[in-house]
Amino acid sequence: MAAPATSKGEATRAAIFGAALELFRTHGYEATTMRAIAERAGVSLGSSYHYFPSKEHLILALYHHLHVLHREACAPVLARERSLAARLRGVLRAIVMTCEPFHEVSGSLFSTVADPRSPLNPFGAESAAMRREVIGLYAEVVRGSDAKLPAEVAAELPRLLWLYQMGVLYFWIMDASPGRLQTLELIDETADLIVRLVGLANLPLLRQSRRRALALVRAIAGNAPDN
Amino acid sequence: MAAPATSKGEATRAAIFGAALELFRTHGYEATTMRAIAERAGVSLGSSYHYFPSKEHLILALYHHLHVLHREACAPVLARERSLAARLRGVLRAIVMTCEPFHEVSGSLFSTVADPRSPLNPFGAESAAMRREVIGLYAEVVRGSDAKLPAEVAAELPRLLWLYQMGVLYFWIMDASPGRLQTLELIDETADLIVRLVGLANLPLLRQSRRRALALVRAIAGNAPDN
DNA sequence: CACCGTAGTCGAACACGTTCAAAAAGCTCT
DNA sequence: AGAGCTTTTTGAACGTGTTCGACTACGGTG
Repeated sequence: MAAPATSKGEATRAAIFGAALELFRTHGYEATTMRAIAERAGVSLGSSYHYFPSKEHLILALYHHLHVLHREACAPVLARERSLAARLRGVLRAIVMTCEPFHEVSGSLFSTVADPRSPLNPFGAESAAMRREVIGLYAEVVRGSDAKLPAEVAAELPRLLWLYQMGVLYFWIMDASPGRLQTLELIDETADLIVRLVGLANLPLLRQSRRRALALVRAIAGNAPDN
Repeated sequence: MAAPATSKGEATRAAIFGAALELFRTHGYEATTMRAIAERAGVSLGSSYHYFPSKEHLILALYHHLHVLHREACAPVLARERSLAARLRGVLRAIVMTCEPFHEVSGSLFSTVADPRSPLNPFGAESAAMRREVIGLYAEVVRGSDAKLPAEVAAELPRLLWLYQMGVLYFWIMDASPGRLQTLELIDETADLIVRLVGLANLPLLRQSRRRALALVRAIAGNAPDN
């Protein structure tokens, strides 16, 4: 895609990305034209396409940018909290707050990323590295908690939490409530609910469901583009 | 939106939709241009926009089309089966099979529709009528079953099943397995799991979770664009 | 120093979705 | 039949994302 070879190219790329970031935030994604980005970055229209093959690839850059911010925002929570519910809630709140400045843009981001044919698709082969990293974050959420989980649950839970996070993020994207309060409420309630259900999955009555659910997750994950 | 007042207008509208249907199926959504649709329908480019305000609105028409087919495919299942699990499984299998001819296109369709800014967004105001109808289908799934459900569960379950259906459909879109077998397995397993969980939600241990979950669903649904 | 290849830059052009004002056709009265 | 209205149809624009071939700048090599 875009791999600047010189320091000058690096600077140009950064200028374009910075201009896009600013314009996306202030005017939204669709209202921002590639011409406006190029003009603000002080380069020609064609140059932008030398570094970013498409307007969507600017979103990918934003995606990576946000992931770094998110990890930083999560660190203190994971260092402080020990209960699974608190860790989960903290991580989800962190991601929602990290993304908040780009809430308006996020719709376009999502619809771009959700396309199965897009290389940016979270389930696709090309984003395997990214996916592993995010799932790894939830593995850390589980591992660092004081929750006593059966091994087979602990093994699959991170992947399921990653799925859960995507659901929450889609809700957040659609959330028009002031201060995104609805999303925060959703996070609090569902994080609690999940932890409670996971805890109860040890009951004899739920054992069989748990076994079958885990088998399903394993079967599907096994067919995924990678582990 | 598009409301032909004369029979001639009706015919023109049908011609445009038919052309779009055929081209979408054979060439995909993005590769199909409005000019190609107009040409195949034997009308001018401008005329297409008289009946469909945008290219996306052709997708909306496709949705209506598929929904009618889906309801027809569901009817025998709903007339025959009485158990909740069998009804749910049958309805989901029907929708997957109804949509099968458009599987290759469905990716771009989905990513278009998933955008919160799109008027076609399933959660948006413009698709409220459609949404109510689909939820109504799941209300029928619940109502016609022999499952004994508490009133408050029966009230919210259709909406949750509608959400569940969208999840299944997204899985189906991503499903590259031969004959879409993975999706069928997912349907069988999850439908069973859901029915089992709903049944167990009466246990004293799960009562409180059930109450809180239902309260959350009600709170969120209450803030939706319509009922 | 002269040469050359590569990274970077440019702007004109293309195809697309969409808009619009005006023409054409159809309908309903008198 | 004609007048006045609505519905339908048209084709030429416009702005957008994207492509492309040509140009420039620079760093290493003989």
